[in-house]
Amino acid sequence: MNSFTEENYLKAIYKLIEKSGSSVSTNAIAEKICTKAASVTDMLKKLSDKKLINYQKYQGVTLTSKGEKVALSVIRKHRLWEMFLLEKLDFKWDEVHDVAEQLEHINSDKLIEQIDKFLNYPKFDPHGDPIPDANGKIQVQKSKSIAHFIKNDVIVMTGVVDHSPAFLQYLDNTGLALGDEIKIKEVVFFDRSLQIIINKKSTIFISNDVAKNILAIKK
Amino acid sequence: MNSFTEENYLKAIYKLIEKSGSSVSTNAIAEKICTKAASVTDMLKKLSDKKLINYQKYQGVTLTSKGEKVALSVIRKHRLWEMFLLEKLDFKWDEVHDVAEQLEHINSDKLIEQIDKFLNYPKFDPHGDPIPDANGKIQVQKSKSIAHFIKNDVIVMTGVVDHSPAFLQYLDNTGLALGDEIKIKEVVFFDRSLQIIINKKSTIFISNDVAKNILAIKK
DNA sequence: AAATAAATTTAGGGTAGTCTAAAAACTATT
DNA sequence: AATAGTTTTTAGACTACCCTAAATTTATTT
Ligand SMILES: [Mn+2]
Ligand SMILES: [Mn+2]
Ligand SMILES: [Mn+2]
Ligand SMILES: [Mn+2]
Repeated sequence: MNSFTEENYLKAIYKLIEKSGSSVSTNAIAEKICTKAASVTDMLKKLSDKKLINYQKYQGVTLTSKGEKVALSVIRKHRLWEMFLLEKLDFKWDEVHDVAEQLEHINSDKLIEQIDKFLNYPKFDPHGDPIPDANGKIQVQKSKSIAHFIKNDVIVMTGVVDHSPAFLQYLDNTGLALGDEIKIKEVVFFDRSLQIIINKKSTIFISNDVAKNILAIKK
Repeated sequence: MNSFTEENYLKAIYKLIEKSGSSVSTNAIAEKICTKAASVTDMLKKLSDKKLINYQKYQGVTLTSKGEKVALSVIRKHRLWEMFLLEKLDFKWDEVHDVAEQLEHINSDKLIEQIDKFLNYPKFDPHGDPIPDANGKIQVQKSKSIAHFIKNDVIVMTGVVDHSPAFLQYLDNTGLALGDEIKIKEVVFFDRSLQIIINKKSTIFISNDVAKNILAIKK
């Protein structure tokens, strides 16, 4: 089995590769995990010995298929637990992440399959991120940040880029939630801020900074 | 906060004190935790520094009220998680313990209070053990092993002494479960084995060894 | 092609927790 | 009271993970 720490490294590497589309650097991992480069190098050697990553000194890191499997399993557990907390225990979407960071390391196949069943096999987590299935398969969604849409587009909110409680609470206050219909009423030219209509009811203004962190698809 | 390991030591000490009614020895802890006496001594020093136990070299150990609070919180979490697994995720009573050993260390007040609420504030776990409330209060049950009852007593099964999957599965096979009514039909003189009637239906024989591990109260 | 800057690794060390073997302290027996 | 046996503690070492500081390698400028 892999330790807690090893799982966190693999998950971090997976997410960095996912975002950048290429191999990841020691420093990038250090920053993501909030640790020092020297510690990362130590761990990379260990993960490489265990054949979980492809690593050659100074050359950056990718996951082996074995390592990717572990990473996807941790991500699956994280997102299923987030969903469980939200749906069954009345957590808010800004409260689920920290607890899921702990729960994702619980090791029991039966447990996670039963949670999945209990939730009726959800495909997406409370933040709109896809939940890998038991085989690690992910259902991709071709959503874009709403900063990329144009006037009069009618779209559906499908996710967030920034997962911080502060941002999620801000969205709560504006009344924006996953699944909402958004109509782009106006794009302000000089700062790209938006005037949007939520669910054909309330009209609000959001900055381009906020818009970039909201994901949606054409309706 | 306390580490996993510290929590496990405190829980072990609590249970040993509960069973023996007195202070516990280094060796007893080592056996309970499946570790060596030298390791226990190290940890006792640390727990003593943190004012979680009362410890003087060679004199045995008791819990401070601070240490007892931690132990009871871990036990509360363990038993609530066992109940959750049984009630909501279709685990059997012989499957819940190992997973609860991991889940008991998850640190989130909101999580455990919501689990408690979700289960409708159960007072006992799947093995009949009492679940401490949020303040550490335990509801005591004055049950005795059924080896202590006599011919024609009508009793209700309330718990088990042996928690091993092997014993629990044996009980499943005999058809015995918590809450069952048991009538002592016969006590065999030479080996103290019992003939009992379960729920006024099936009659079975159990050895004294088994009887000693089943707890019940007079109906 | 050097020289400089940035990224990465190595060296050496720290804490938490574990172990074995040996010393010290209690306990029981004569 | 001395001896033998048991329990507990100490000494010293190991693994996992982390750190700082120094050395090394790679990347960028000149
Ligand atoms: Mn999360
Ligand atoms: Mn999420
Ligand atoms: Mn248990
Ligand atoms: Mn139990």
